[in-house]
Amino acid sequence: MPELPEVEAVCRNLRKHAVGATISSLHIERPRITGANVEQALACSSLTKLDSPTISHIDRRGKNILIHLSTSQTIRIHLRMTGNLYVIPDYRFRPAATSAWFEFTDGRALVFQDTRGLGTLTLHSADEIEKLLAKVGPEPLSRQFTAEAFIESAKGVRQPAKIFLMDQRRVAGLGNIYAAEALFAARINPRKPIGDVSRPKLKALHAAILAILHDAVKSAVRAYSAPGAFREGEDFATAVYGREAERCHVCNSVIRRITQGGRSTYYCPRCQR
DNA sequence: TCGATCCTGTAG
DNA sequence: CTACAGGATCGA
Repeated sequence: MPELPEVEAVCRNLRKHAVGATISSLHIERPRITGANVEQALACSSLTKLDSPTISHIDRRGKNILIHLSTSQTIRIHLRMTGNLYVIPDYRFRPAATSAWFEFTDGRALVFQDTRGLGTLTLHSADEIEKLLAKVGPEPLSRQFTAEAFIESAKGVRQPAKIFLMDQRRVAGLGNIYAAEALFAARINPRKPIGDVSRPKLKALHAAILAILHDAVKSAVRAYSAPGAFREGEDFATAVYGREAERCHVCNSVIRRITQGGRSTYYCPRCQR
């Protein structure tokens, strides 16, 4: 489910429903999500034994969700492939495949639901969190993500364009879908080393990233505000992703699927030379 | 840079 | 049954 737009939607939802809540207990249902780190698991389980932390604010860095507590500790949650995070009105009605959940003092619960269980939940001090996120690249929807900075970051880099976009140290938050969509919009071959892409095309790519993410955030927020759980976005129309063997809307060529870095890449062989 | 790995569900 | 899934990390 989640790339930057979906994680952003999750965060906005949490800001509405979880900020200000007091946590009475934290339950780790799948110990592995803390990284098989015994210390971490213990710290998490003892989190609420001593004090009753309240959720002070929520941040997002790339695909990382940061839940800041009144204790000055921060919970970092990464949804990976199938995670979701939301508040339910009654802790007793937790969904299946709950990896972890926080009980609030008012009876509600913050649920970390994750079918595949690949998502992670870890507890950090302010210092730790800063160190941890130092490697994460610029936020594509922030002011510092300028076309010039983006072009500069691509200079001399031999990584294929698609791999570059998905590298969280280069740009924070892009994943398999929106990387492919941005490359299509900018008419760039996903295999081409990013350092070999022309300046105008890099500029187009930068613009495409912004446009696509803005659009996708809108869709994701809409999907999330529907009652119940997240509705997976049929409302974000993809031009190439998941459309192998279908026709390109622009040139009518057959969309291809190739493998890069162990993931599927979809592209139009004619539009994206 | 490739492949395996962590998991479970679903489509073919 | 196999392949694949909107992610990230690790070792060869």
